Amino acid sequence: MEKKKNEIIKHGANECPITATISVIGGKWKPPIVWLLLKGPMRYGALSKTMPEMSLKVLSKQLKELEADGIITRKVYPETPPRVEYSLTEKGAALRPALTLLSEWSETYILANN
Amino acid sequence: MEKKKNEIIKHGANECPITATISVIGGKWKPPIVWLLLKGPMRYGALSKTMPEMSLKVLSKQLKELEADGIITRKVYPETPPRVEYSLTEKGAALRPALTLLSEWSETYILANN
DNA sequence: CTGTATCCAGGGGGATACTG
DNA sequence: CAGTATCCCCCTGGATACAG
Repeated sequence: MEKKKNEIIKHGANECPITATISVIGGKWKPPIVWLLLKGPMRYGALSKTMPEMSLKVLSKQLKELEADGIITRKVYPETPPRVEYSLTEKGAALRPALTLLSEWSETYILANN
Repeated sequence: MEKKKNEIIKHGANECPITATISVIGGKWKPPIVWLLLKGPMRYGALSKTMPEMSLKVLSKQLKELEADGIITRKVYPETPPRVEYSLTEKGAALRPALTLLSEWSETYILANN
């Protein structure tokens, strides 16, 4: 059940750097996840509760991929009941400026236009 | 053959503004397309030639979606043979700062890390 | 509480041939 | 030159049940 982790680019022709980034944060639920984690670490259950429309399987998968891509870290506290906390790595936190601009763009050109 | 144009957000729960933007520029070939058009208008054939791995159907589709979302404009010159030029709208050009940061992030954290 | 396993549907994207 | 039409495959994501 090997996964290919971060496939990255491979456009052959043009090597678009944006595609590389999108392939990392472009999953359906990855933007919200990263967006939430920018405000601070969160537990698995809290993430799920905040985004109830996302199934658990998908949440797990996206978290794994984000972890594999070095965007987030997973910290397990050996307690009962178990506690798992997700937080951004330095690499992940470095996305903040870009994501902020992306957010502002949507506020200006999408939300405002409707 | 009605398409739903820009579906936009609809996460119900969290309304992530980044998801809104990703849904607009997040197609597999949309980033390269927009990235190219940031340098100036391009013809259909030129786009196809620059990205040979993208099938014509997909190019047409992505262009239509980008146009429907107001990112690009399509200008037809009534000549023989036909000439069609695609260029960014103001809205599309406004993505430049965000895309630049996205690009820089990938240069720093992906390309450099390999 | 934090996941994994299984099954399944929908859509995006690819190859190719054809059209104005 | 600039597309459209058709067929098909794969992958993402969803629902549900089960496990550590």
